[in-house]
Amino acid sequence: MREKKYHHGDLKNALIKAGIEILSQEGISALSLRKVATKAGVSHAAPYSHFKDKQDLIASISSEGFNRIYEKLISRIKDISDDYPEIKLKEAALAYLEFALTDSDHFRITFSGIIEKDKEKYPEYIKSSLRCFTLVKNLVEECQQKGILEKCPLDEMTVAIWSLVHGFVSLLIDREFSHNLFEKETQQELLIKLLNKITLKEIK
Amino acid sequence: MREKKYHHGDLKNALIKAGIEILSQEGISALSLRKVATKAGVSHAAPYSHFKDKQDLIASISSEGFNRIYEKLISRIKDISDDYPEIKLKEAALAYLEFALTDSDHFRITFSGIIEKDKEKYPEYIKSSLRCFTLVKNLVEECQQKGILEKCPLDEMTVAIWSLVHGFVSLLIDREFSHNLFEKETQQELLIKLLNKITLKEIK
DNA sequence: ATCTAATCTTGACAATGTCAAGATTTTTTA
DNA sequence: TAAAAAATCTTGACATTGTCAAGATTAGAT
Repeated sequence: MREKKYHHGDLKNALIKAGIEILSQEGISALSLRKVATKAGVSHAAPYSHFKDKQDLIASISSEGFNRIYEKLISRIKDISDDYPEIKLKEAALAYLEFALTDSDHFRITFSGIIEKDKEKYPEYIKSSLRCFTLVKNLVEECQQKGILEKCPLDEMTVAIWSLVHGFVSLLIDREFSHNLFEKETQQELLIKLLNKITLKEIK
Repeated sequence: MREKKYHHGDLKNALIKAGIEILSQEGISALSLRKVATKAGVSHAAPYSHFKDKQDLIASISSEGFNRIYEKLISRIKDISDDYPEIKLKEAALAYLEFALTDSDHFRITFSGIIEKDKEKYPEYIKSSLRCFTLVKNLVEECQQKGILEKCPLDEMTVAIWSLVHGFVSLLIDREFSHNLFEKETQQELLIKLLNKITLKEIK
């Protein structure tokens, strides 16, 4: 009777996964608790055994967002030599852009799905986001040591790099840049040009 | 009978204003059509005489968001001499930050309240956002002409500046920066430091 | 084997977005 | 100026959704 057992087995993760699927297929406005439950094959109130409320599920989906960004960055830079930290930085930025373009609603909910004031209630979320920030920080530190980036307080430069990339990507997926701008160049090329406005040596 | 007339007179704007008030007092999650209607003193379905649906009201609230940002920037830089475009740029960035911090939910909904795909349906929104972009572009152009910013394609540098400021401000109101970071310096000071990573001459 | 806690279902309720029908007011037109 | 048309607003209804309470079922501990 493996097909019809009462317990799901791993419903919590199934719900998170179902939510992320809905985000990618139908967008944020279609993300309802009941639809997530149906997609996971359980009744409409089943999620309440694993999540306090909808906000709690969104917190988990957001944490998973940071985890996926982290994994994507790691797998993109893991084979790059430490001799070229600027290439790591470039590839990390491109991976960030790629995630935002591919999973735009997941990206969006990851950054503003949780009410700012309630963030302390979700330690797992804070942990996931901090891990991403630390990863970027390490990249920036490498770049500073090899003269790619100016030597200023590490947190300061990290915030500069992250803000530039995050701002560009956010404005891009929100379509704040006119369509006819940047006809010829791709979004990837433009992002690298922006990065080069901060770096001391050119990233190609 | 001025007190009890059937027609409101300017209900459309009253609804937009009521919506913005709710955003500032109770946040995005509390923004419902019915509450907006009640706040404006009309019945729950009255908004449908002026807006196609909730999304349409949000589009108007978002347009007004860009208008307020525009006005805020203008009034902040209008008295600054053309001899100091870097000060204009600095004050504009600070005004942007101030709006985001003061009206964070209005800021948030302005940038991602409208479904990206549907943006073409709201020409008023596009017009308002373009006006802001153009304002920033003019500032950037002045800075390039006076040697404050590198001379590259204007749109490219505008996107760089806007992305940096917007990214920082967005991450800030989403509390993505750890609390204990940047204890000593204010957010304003930090923003200026970030800008200085792009400018050729130091902005103080 | 029994007890306890975890997990899931069913049923209910209030809030919300939306529409249809109709009332009231304003504007147009003849 | 009077009738017709359009705009504005209300009331009532319905489906969707978040949430909770009560109870059924299962898993794990004693």
